Amino acid sequence: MAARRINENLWEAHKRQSIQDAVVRVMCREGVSAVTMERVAQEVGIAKGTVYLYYETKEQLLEAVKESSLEPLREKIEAILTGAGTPEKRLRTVPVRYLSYFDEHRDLFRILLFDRQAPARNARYRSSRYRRLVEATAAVISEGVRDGAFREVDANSVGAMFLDSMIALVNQRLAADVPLPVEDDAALVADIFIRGLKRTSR
Amino acid sequence: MAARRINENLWEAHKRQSIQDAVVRVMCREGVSAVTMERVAQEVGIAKGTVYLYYETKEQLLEAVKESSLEPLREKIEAILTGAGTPEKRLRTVPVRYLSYFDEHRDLFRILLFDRQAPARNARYRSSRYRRLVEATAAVISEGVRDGAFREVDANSVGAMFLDSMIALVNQRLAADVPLPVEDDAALVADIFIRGLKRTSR
Amino acid sequence: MAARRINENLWEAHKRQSIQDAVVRVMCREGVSAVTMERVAQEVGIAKGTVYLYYETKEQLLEAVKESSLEPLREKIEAILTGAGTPEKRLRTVPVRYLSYFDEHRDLFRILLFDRQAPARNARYRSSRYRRLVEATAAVISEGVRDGAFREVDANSVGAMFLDSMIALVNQRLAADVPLPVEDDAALVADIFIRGLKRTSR
Amino acid sequence: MAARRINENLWEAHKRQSIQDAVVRVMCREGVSAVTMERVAQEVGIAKGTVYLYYETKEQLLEAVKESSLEPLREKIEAILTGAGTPEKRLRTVPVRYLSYFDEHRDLFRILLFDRQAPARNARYRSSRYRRLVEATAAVISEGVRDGAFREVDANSVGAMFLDSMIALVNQRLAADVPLPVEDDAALVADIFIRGLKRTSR
DNA sequence: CATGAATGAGGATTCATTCAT
DNA sequence: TATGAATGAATCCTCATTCAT
Repeated sequence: MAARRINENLWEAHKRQSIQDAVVRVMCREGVSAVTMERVAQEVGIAKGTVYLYYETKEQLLEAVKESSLEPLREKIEAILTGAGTPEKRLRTVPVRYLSYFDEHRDLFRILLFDRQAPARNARYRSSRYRRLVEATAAVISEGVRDGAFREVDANSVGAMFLDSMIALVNQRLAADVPLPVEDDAALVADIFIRGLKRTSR
Repeated sequence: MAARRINENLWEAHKRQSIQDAVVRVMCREGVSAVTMERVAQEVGIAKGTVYLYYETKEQLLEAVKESSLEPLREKIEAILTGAGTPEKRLRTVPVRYLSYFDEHRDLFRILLFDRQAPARNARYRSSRYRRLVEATAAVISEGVRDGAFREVDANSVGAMFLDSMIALVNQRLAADVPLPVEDDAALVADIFIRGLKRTSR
Repeated sequence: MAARRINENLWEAHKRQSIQDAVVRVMCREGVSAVTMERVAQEVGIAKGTVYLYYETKEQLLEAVKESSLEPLREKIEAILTGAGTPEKRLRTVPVRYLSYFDEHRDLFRILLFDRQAPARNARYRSSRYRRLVEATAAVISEGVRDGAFREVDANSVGAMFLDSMIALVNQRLAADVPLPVEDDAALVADIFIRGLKRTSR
Repeated sequence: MAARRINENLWEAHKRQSIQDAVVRVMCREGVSAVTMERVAQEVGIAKGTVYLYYETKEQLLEAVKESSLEPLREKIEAILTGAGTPEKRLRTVPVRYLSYFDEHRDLFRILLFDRQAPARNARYRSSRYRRLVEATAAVISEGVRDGAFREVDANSVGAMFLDSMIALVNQRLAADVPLPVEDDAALVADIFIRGLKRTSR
């Protein structure tokens, strides 16, 4: 009967969730490279083979974990963006929710973004190279602030945003078959940030 | 004689370069997970053991590849940032150089940023999730443009920059022991982008 | 049910035994250096990885082999030593059991004691050096026998025992942080053997 | 001319000695498994290939080291054994020289006999198994001493000698094509030690 | 549904030995 | 003689995946 089918689905969903939770726990506690199918099964308290009843391959499992770690955030942000209010209002709301979400899942994301062993997703953010670049950018911004050209801001944060905005454009360009002229994209980043930094004209 | 020593160093540098080039070629052609010491050696046309004469471990080799792929860019950008000109001028120059560099090394970075298997640095740029978010953000921006609140911009690009700027802040926050209040950072992103987008006041 | 558990343990013990047996067979037939995990697995007729289900490392496997080759002997000897009878009686029983055990496991011990490649435990027993020393000692003993100072014995055997007793003391001394004066230990060996060889005084 | 030839031989002998010394130094300082041809060459301050001008294989080099570590002792002992004096006198002199030699080369022999990593030549002497057996034997001897059956001796040392004497016989037996009856050899050990231990009859 | 023993492809690393210079 | 770069066979160990029970 239908109830049976529904219960089964619930049960199955519950199992899948348990497995995903185990992945996250192991990742946080022991690092990404400790996430083997064996270890995950052990953490759930089931047999290795059983995991394969719910996920065909390790890759799919990992994909599902990533998916469900970020899906709620995506939904929330999308809801805000497509919701009511002026565009400005909405763009102001998004970052609050966005940053809060990461703060709330600090443990997991520390691993996902800063993983200790595997050539980390974002070893970049740690590397002195990246850091020095942020600092150099921050120095320029601070200089602008002292000059009176820019308003008071946390120069380091803006420096980081500036660099990552360029990464975003790089990715857009790589994804595009025929990217715009470099100058156009370059002008875009520069304009946004410089206008964003300019002292409010009186 | 001194010349001898210099030649040897050149020769050795050349060998190291050959190996690094092989890594890049294999990466681009066959993906990150195809990069085994065996495969690299084969690609250079030397024996597996020989690679170990130039790099003690695989990790060190990979590190060297990353290093020499990004170091020139880093140096250039740092030079611009610490060079002459007003802060605004310098901030305008950076993106040009930055984006050009990635355009020039398109092949390698397509892999480094989009790689499919290694918990890809930026599988996210491909995922429909990310893309939908960019589009939703772009929609808001377009709306603002139609409203007359924002100036004309490539909404997609700005949307991507907006999202990546938040990632930048997330990383800053994760690296910090005690991050600022979420509201402060959130306000920062919002302010930069909204000011950056506002129509030039008359 | 309990029976199940017991059977499983028996089964597992049996597998472990098969692997150990394979090690011994390979050792005897092909020498110590032929004992690789691959070769052992092949000998049992299982996959390389399977061996690792029963022994975590090669070292542990080898340790287990040594252990179970010598443990029964050790137990037996210890039982005799701590058993009933006058000390003299017990000391007379030990060698019988001891030598019989080695005779019964001749194949394995030939390898363990005489192996050629691994810095053989006792390559020395083969070497002409050792042999010449035994013979020289034996000659002295024979001389004593002819003199009438010593009783009739197998001079070669006693010579070997004499030399190995000194090795025993060397090892005791090396293990000790502050060994006794050399003279004391030297006198001990000499006394035991000379009294042991002396004609029964009337 | 002849002088030339002699000098060359001296030179060659000197080189060979340097290499052997290097082996011993590395062994003592870094353990047996650190003794690679590369490391040895480095220690002498020559190139890896050069070592092969003096020793065809690593095995031969190691053999030579063992040889020359023990040869002087062998010569000395053989000289004593084949020298003047009553057999008793000579048998009393041997152990003094024997034990002194090992004391003088303590460093090297600690490694050779107790090596830290390779399933040590004589891990046996360390193992609790061997130790417990020595202790059990010692206990029996002590008991005999308390009984008044045996004279005062260092029971531990005699216990170790007793066990190693049996090893000596085991080796004799393994080397022999047709060993004597076990009982005969067993009786031999027992007799020597029991007579050796007996209180001097009054 | 669940199990977990078995598999075996793969991969990193070592090191004795060779040989062109 | 001396060098030391190059070799590549050899070895240990991991782990995703399968499948008989």
